Amino acid sequence: MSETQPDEQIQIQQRREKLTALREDSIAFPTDFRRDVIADELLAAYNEKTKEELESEAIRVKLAGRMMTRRIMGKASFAHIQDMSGKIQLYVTRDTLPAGFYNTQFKKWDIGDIVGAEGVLFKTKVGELSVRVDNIRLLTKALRPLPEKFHGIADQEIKYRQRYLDLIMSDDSRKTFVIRTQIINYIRQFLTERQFMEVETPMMQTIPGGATARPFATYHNALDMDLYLRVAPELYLKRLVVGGFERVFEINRNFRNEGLSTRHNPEFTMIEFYQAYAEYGDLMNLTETMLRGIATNVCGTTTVKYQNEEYDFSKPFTRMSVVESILHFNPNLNNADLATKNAAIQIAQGLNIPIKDSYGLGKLQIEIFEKTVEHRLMQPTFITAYPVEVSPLARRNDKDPHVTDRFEFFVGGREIANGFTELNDPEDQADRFRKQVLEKDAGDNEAMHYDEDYITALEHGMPPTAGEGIGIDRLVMLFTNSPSIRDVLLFPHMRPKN
RNA sequence: GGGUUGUUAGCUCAGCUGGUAGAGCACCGCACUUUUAAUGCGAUGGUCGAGCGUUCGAAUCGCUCACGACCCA
Repeated sequence: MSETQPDEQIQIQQRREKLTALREDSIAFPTDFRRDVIADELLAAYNEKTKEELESEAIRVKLAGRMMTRRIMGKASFAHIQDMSGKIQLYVTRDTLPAGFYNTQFKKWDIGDIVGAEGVLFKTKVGELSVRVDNIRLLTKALRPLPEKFHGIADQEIKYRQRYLDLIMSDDSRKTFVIRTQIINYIRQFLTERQFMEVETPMMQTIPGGATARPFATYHNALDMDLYLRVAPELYLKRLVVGGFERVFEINRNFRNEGLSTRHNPEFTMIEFYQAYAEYGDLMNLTETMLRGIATNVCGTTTVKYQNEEYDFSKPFTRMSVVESILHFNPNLNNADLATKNAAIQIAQGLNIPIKDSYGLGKLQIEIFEKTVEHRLMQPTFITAYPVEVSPLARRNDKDPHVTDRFEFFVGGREIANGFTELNDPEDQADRFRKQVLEKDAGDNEAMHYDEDYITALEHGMPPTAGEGIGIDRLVMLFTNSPSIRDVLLFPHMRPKN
């Protein structure tokens, strides 16, 4: 034992010694305690009762949770315990516990320990609903001290790396993840009641398809073959539509081998859904209804506050085409500037957009859109008519063969959703794949592979279908007012320490 | 990838132009039967992110690295 031990080691050692004593006395990690209620249920049921009503009713309760605070005042103490629902105060006195227990047991316990307590509800002088404890047990000894109670954890890194501490300490963080689950549950219910069927499709794919993104590669030993983590489930879900599951959805992880940012995590959650005998306009309407429903049912309002802005989900969402939106936000431009490749190159160069030789008119339009429009789309907005060149899986528009029957949805300057009428013409799809392969061969490692099996599926006939993907993480960011995607991922990707 | 910025006690943070390391909370001891950031008194606790350099002397100045945060691409 060295003379100068770090403070934390001393505290942990003290707690270990207490645990050793517990092991000698009794079962140190008992499992036989059962609670009959949780904190918020008590607050909801009894907080409105008067002191006198509670005294006369003498309601007995059994609670369990982590001891978050404790104020010892001689022969009596107050402590707050926290369970899955919230916190409630315990009033523990020497004389209501078995002889000696208060001094030799309870007062030796530590903040962070998990306890089970039994007693009668009452209200304190200042009116806080509390439990007058007459039986209390230590259920789990915590060997490590909690962070400081008042400021909580300020270091973002600890919040991400030790999320359990963040969840113990921060009501806001807990709430964010509760809302995340509520949003997903809402979407699941919304689609299920519209006859969509939830399915699971491969995470490990031999040909990574469905999005233009760089995949993670892995390897299957027994089959001696390369596999890729999926960048999207799209092509499998559409195979299911070919198979007759005419409305399907999947809520699951995608993996993209790209950089990290406040809006990007290598694994992220998407919902994709496909509806046969529908087109992209139907899905815009469905999306609008669904998002308004999330706002109303999960957040309780159609006015969503995000950072310093307010977004209004009550009004019909704005709809305009890519070209219309460029002209709208660039009043100095006119149709002719976006009508030919040479004109668009001029505009793009003026905006300092790096241009590759392979860019066609459509790609140039999208570059101009992303540079000058995307971040300005604050209120809920659908952008439609995306160029064929950047939409290899979307159906070509019948009137304008340069664009597809596709939309993206934006709010707060961020893309949240992407949907389109699916390309169910196998010959057109094969052509599009071939163009993607040319781009891949030219060095674009985000370009798609040629998926022969998928073409075969389409050749069996896919009914007219519309499909959409929504980024769940970005959606949750919006509805929880979270500035970073890491705030809505329980365990965001972090570089390993050391 | 570029810019800005951070890393000091278990936690939250001070630490000025370089001169022997500070507070609050937590922890330990004493007192206290309605507190709630409990209170009062006392004590313990540090390889100042890592390395190299400048200097008589570095938490402080410089460089490199590690890990974050924010902004930009």
